[in-house]
Amino acid sequence: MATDELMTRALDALGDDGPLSAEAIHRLADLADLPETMTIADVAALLGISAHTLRYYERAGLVEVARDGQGHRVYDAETVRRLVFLTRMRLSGMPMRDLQHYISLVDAGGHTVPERLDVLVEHRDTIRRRIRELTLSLTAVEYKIATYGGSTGPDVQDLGTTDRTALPDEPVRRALPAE
Amino acid sequence: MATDELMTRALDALGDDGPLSAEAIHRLADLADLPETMTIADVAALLGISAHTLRYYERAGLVEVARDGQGHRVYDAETVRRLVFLTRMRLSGMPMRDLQHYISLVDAGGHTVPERLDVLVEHRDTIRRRIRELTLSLTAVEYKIATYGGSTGPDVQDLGTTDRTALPDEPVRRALPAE
DNA sequence: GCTTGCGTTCGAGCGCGCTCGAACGCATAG
DNA sequence: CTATGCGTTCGAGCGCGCTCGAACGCAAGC
Repeated sequence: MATDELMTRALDALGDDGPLSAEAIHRLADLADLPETMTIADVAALLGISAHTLRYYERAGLVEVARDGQGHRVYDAETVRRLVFLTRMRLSGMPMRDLQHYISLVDAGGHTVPERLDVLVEHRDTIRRRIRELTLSLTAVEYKIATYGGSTGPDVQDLGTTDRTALPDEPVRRALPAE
Repeated sequence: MATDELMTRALDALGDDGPLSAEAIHRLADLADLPETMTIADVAALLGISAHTLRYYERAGLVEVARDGQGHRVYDAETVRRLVFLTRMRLSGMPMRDLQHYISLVDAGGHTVPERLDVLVEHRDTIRRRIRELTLSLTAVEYKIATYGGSTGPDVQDLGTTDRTALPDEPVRRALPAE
């Protein structure tokens, strides 16, 4: 995904185990001091996505972008802020169609705020669910690594002779490694 | 994804906030009392994926499946255990090609155990990274919900009049909601 | 003996989110 | 005056992981 790079930057900026506060999130893109207008190349660099993708988002109706005398796109700060939001949502796995729905609500006016909140809350729950799923999978993988015999484990040679592609039928009862 | 259903069952089986122990993982599919042989329909039901997908996995070289006199697939317990593993890995986001690599290592014999562990460890780190990414996104979404004004928040009407598609430029300094 | 239900193979199609190429325009630099 | 560099539009293609349809076969049940 084109947005992988952005997430890498975001995580790097935060450090691996910071407090993960809302302030940290807010700092990710300096929304406060955006230039008045930006070119497509500027925006692409800011968001870490390609100019192609930005045009694609526009085609998809997620943003409207003004043009200058040469027909070149001119992104104002408001539009860039919207794109920051959209990119965040994409990063967290929200599909294009949901984003299109959300944006249609935004464009429909203030009376759609409750419905927008519904969308956000639903997406929040989706993210939470996905985190739980991944945590479950992580535990399974860690367990398999542990029973294969890690750097400290003594039973590599035992398991290596049979093809243990599933978790062992009779698991060794011991604690998972701390890390 | 066809495997969504399986994950749903897995999570339901665990409860939402259980200890998430290795034992819990191990219980997900009763690897200990698998029947000696199963039909494609049996395996599909067990794994929560379609027969189509099972044939697809076979075509992709992930498993070899014996046939009976009628040419029907006969899955033995070993193969099913491998498929349980493969399905788990798919659920956690490992791409088909990595699975194909891993399986080629398994089929190459016991001397590839270290390399298999490398693959598993790398995948473990990928899962961990993804969890961190999602946690970051989750915080952002929760923040946005909070500043939009939740069920307890008083500032919906303020924010509703402007199209706040990005996080606000001047964030309200207050704690995120507990839940 | 025909229906039904399950299985088979092969290959095409799909949904998603990009990603890219072609063909072109304008403007500044050398 | 041309070359470069950045932009434009349009539409096709791609990578992934399925997903499905077509056309068929066997075997048990009514």
